Amino acid sequence: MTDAPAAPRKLFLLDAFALIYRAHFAFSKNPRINSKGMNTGAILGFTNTLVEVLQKEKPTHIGVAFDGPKKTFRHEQFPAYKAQRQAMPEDIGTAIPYIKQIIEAFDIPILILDGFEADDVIGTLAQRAEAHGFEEVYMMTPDKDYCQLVTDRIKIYRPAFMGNAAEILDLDHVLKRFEIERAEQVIDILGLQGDASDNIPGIPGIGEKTAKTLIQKYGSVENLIAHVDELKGKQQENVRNFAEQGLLSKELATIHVNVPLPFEPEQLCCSAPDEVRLTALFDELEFRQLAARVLKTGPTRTAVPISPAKGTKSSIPTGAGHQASLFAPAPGITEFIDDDEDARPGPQGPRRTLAEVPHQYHLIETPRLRQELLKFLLLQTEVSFDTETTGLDTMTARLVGMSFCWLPGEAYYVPVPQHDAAAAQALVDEFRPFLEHAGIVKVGQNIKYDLTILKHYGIRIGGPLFDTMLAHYLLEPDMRHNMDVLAETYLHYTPVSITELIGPRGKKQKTMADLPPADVSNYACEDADVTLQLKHVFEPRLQELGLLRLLNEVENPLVPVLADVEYEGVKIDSAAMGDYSAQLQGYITELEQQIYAAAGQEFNIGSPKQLGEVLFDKMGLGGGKIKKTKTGQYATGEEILSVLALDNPIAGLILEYRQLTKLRSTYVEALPQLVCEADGRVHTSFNQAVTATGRLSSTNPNLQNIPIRTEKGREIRKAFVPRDADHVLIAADYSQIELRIMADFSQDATMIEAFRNGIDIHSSTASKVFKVPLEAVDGEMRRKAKTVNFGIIYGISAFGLAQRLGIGRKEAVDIIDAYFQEFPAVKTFMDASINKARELEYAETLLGRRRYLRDINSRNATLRGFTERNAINAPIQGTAADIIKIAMIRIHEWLQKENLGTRMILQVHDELVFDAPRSEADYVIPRIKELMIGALPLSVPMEVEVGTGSNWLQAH
DNA sequence: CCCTGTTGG
DNA sequence: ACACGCCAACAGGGA
Repeated sequence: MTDAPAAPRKLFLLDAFALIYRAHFAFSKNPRINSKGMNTGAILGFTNTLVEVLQKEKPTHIGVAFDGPKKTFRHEQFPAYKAQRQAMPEDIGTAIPYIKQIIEAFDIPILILDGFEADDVIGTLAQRAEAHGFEEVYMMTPDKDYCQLVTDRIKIYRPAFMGNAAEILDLDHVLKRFEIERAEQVIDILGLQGDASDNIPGIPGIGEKTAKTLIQKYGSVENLIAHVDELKGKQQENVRNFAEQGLLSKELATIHVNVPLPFEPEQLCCSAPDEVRLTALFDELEFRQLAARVLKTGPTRTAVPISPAKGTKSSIPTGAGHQASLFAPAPGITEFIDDDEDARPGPQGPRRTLAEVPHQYHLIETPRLRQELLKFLLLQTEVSFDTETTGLDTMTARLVGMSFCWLPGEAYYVPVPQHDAAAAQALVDEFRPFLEHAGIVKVGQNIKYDLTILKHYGIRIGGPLFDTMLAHYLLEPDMRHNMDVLAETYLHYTPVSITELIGPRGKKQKTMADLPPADVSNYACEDADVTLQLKHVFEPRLQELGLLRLLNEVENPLVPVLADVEYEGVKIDSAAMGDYSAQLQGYITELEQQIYAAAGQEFNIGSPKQLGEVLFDKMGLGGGKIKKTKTGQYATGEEILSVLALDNPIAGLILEYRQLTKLRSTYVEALPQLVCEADGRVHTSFNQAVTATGRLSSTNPNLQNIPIRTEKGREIRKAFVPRDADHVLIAADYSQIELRIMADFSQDATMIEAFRNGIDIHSSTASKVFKVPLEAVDGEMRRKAKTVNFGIIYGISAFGLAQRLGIGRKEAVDIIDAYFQEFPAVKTFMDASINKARELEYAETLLGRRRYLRDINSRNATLRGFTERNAINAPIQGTAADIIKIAMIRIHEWLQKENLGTRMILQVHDELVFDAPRSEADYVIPRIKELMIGALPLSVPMEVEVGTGSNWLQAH
């Protein structure tokens, strides 16, 4: 008998830091924090990748490479190498020791060598393994530099990531991707095009495309330089001037495969993990699911029974479609159900999908079944519902169907007739008793959308609302609140993706109306089901954190208010916009000519790149001290140009040009295009769940940044007009709301007194800081005091104040010192805010709205400073947001109750705009003012300024 | 798709 | 030596 051929040897070499960074940032939107407050995302992500490769690929040999501790030869050659790369995030720093311990517990060798980076180590070992006859060598990394090492047997293994499957890059891939003949030429490509993330400069003007063509033609950087004469124009100049830099870049991109490291295959052999040690580590880190998967000795899991909701007897209307037995649990599911309620669930671990979870989703298509369903709906106290439509634009979308759910795992979908508006309306009307029922809580995800859709069918949703998107916004204000992600995170459940149903976004995208109702049913029912289950997860958490009242008394009641405001829209005088556009165009063309004349050449003024070159290279402006942006371009921002304007008129012309083109493109040209055909008005969307502080934001268009500060900008407000000649616009502004909140929070006696006596706050501050009588305060002093007052709210520094005021640093220090001497309680309050945030790791508004400040105790001074300023600003800005939200709810409620014709049409952070019948204005104004002032009484009086006019500018 | 620059509070 | 006041949306350039 001959020897059996030896089993193929399969080596995996992992690039530790690259994988760790990637894992860390994958979790950055949804950090995993364990009960000790440790961010374990990087560790979990890395370990998952490791486990996956061990289980799926079953390597015979494996090693994990780390960068060596000392600077590498690359830093010596080129000091800027990786210089602009940010310091390692703290969470990664703390993660590294754990990751090393886990690797050790798996009995995998850690490869590390002083003065060399992981890629050199991996490159060296990969080539030696190939030389030793290894059949397969995989370099595990997301980094494209490694492409230069790929051969028949050495490949790149990119681990699965954010839904993308793992990917193996072989020689074919590499040659095609870079359009080269030999893998080594990757370094020539990189040498020419550079690599921003590693600060490898490359040659200016050569990007990916150009690099490929040049290397195809010349084969290498050296040969290109030798034939530089054959190139043309600017390119020739660049290659000639930056030849050195190109060669150096190539050198930097080269992975060195002669690292003094012995290749000892037996050291790299895969062996069994140390289960005791792993158990201890996973236990400490609270990786329960991972432990169960890896160690197979975790506690036995039991299925969570689907609990019947309170107050419901039968759960399935008779005859409502499928038999329960059709939906028996999938075999083996029990072991996947997580019993881990306390730890925040992360987006890892086994996922359950529609096919795996017991559910009963019913398609309700006959009049009899609809009546039966309605009967049940009317028996509930709380129902989650969802609408399916033909698109996302509420003004044009048509209803396709509605789904309802009041028991987890059980939902009903009612298709709406298409192509027959009357029949569709009739069907919606069937459900009116439920939809408008004032006693049934309506649960939804982004329920404003459903409200608006149904409003087009004449339905005014009744009863308290519960929006799971807003619930999550209060729990995690700086995250995203996408339902699919929430389901994965909190329910360990993967909903059917909409893309699967209607295809990717694009020209040929289907809509829900193009699908058979049975297909839509599954999707729609699942959404209602998931939404209800999310509510059940979020509600107790909100209760614990003291956020339930804020949700139920502010955010949820604001939803129908915003739906009405958006639905109402704003009238825009498009003709006036058109005239103004032509006028602006005239100014702009004139400016262009003047700028070209001053520069002595034509160029694209709108390109910061070209502009910088013209101003600084060609014209030699700036006198030596020229600032650059972080990407190495010339900085040409407002502050820079206004300084230059003192010496050269071109800078002023450019600023004016910028202002006018901004006005034209962003407002004058864009707004008329967004006028809705059906009613001739512009309908913005107010997003209630994006800002970290609790403010609203406005998109499509953003009506919260319509110009007002400059004369030419203000003009645009004249085009915002009442609905007709019998109406007027009313604008009501809170005056200095944030400073009043500061006075209340700090209880500073001087500040409170000024507000109580109705003294102009900026003059009052000026009088105190500059130690002159109130009457002696001049415009300049008031201006400075105003800047100081705003600076205080934002947690200003002497540097910042000096910059803003254009004064010396010393003077700024003096002003700030004087300020704190005169307003000592403000200083105390600011310190206390920071201390409280250090303790709690969050800041909160008067109503308990939180902003998490997890970096407040960071050792990174810059990051900490940033977070400290947030600790001061977030409660103030957030409380102002709370206050105006309450006012909006009360005013809306009052306008409805009194059946008035006045409509709220805009909110701009501290301002509300109304469109009112002329005859009503005198009646509503005092009440609007009263409701705004009284929304949330503070220890200082609130002031509201109200104006009216036949356009928005006049109303101010 | 990211960057720079502008608009608002 | 470095960075340096908060919260947003949108347009255009350049790859």
